[in-house]
Amino acid sequence: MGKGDSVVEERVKGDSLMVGSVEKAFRILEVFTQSNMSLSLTELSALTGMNKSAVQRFAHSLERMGYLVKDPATKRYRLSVRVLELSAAFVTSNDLISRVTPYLLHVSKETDETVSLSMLYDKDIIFLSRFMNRNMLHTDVVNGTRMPAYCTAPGVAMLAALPRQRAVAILNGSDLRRYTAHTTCDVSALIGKLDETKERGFATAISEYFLGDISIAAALLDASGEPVGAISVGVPDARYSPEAAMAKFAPIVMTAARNASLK
Amino acid sequence: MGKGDSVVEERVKGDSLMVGSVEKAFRILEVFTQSNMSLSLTELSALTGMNKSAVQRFAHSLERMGYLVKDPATKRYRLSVRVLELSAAFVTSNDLISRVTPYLLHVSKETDETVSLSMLYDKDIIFLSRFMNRNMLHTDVVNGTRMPAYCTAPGVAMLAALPRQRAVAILNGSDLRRYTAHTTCDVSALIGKLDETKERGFATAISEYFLGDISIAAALLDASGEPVGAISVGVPDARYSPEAAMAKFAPIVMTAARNASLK
DNA sequence: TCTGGTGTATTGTAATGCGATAAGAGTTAT
DNA sequence: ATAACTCTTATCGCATTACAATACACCAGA
Repeated sequence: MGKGDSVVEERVKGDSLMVGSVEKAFRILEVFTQSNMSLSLTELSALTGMNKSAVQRFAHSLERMGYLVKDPATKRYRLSVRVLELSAAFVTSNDLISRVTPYLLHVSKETDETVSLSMLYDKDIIFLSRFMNRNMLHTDVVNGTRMPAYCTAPGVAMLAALPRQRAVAILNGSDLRRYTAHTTCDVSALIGKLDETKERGFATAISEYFLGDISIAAALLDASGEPVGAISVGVPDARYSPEAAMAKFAPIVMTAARNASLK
Repeated sequence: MGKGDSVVEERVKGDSLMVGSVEKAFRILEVFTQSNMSLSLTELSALTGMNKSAVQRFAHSLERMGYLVKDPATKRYRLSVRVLELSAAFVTSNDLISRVTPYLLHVSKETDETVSLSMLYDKDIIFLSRFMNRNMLHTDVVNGTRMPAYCTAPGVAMLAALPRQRAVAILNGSDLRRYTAHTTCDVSALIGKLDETKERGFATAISEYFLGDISIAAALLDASGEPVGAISVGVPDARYSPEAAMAKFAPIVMTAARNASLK
């Protein structure tokens, strides 16, 4: 590599094994989002902070590898279907998914609502599997969608099952943004939620991230009691009061989570 | 980079813009499959053909980027959930998926069988979206699963909608393996299938890839008549004869595909 | 305890990726 | 029409970065 990019330098500093080009390649891929569906070289340069030449080389390389496609007419890049291949490899090799899917299906049929499996990743949750039933709200929440742990039911369920110290560390490290008027953004209030969750065995998020969305979740534990995921049910508040939703779905979610847990 | 790896050299030769490290990084990611769920450094080295040092650096870099995780006990690497983030970005930014999903749901409800949306990628199809209904067979076929176009119903449906010359080029470039006793592996026979498909408006694959699997598909066309995807319905032959399945599902699939097409 | 195998760390070397620059293509404004 | 502008594509000498060999550390089994 040449002189290196300042952002890369900072991230790579002190890690002699880190290959800067890997970071650059993924920095390019990661700026493709729902709002940045297709990007030109100059846009990529602006979004990644990389110079024109680097963007040119890495976008070209990613295209040759099949992970980006370039519209010959507009010269704009997009993500290619091929990125799904990686996710398929993950999904088919993940034993949590294969073990929990039958329980998800059961909950899905029993509730006739949207049922999800999610995991903790850093300070966020990532959805692994979703079964949409009724009028599917939030079609932009799909497998792989990432949301902050602190303001989602599965996130709180998993945090509550974590040793308190680690949970608090995650909360303190989180960017506690107020997504709606109902978002709990205060660390001590959040710790209170963890206590409540631990006590009753399930977590809720009432319009904390999406307005009108009631979500109820319970953590999945591995043999050592560590939370490895969460099962959740989501309903619109138009059809259920928070209390009614809890009364109806919490027992189902908790039972499924207990059965699908290894402890 | 240093002297470079022989395999990379060959692939990169004559492409001054190709960054070898990008190829190496993805070569590592791509060897993680269902049968290679977790891999050690030496296994990675063997599978990728890269030397120990390179594997060490790239696996480390990918771990730092969050796309691999390393078990601290076994020192083995796995794909991380984070690969799903890329697929989520693709899915939410793909307008084919958002446009066709309502039709898929409709077909799913009408048939109560497994319904899929797929796209052509190189000589293969890749599944974009699946709605499993009944007793879901082949749980290892998920979003992102790749299969040869020539022996799958969606593949044949799309090939048939392509200008003949391009379809034949794809067939000739394909590795026409005999997956089951019913796989059509002969180019002229496959061209016959394309004719038949074009005439009747839908494609079938009867136990051509998976034994016992009957699949019926119709192509989705964009405004210029180019196939951009396919809708398919799959049923086990235990419940349907090929004729009964065609009679029942072909009209539904064709209607949905026509309505979801832009031409 | 030794031995074979694997993961980790280090280092001198030069090949590779760098980024400035210029040429080409396409678009809008004048 | 033509000019000015923007963006993409192509080129190239330089030195930073990634290379690969090697040495060390660690573990398991003999």
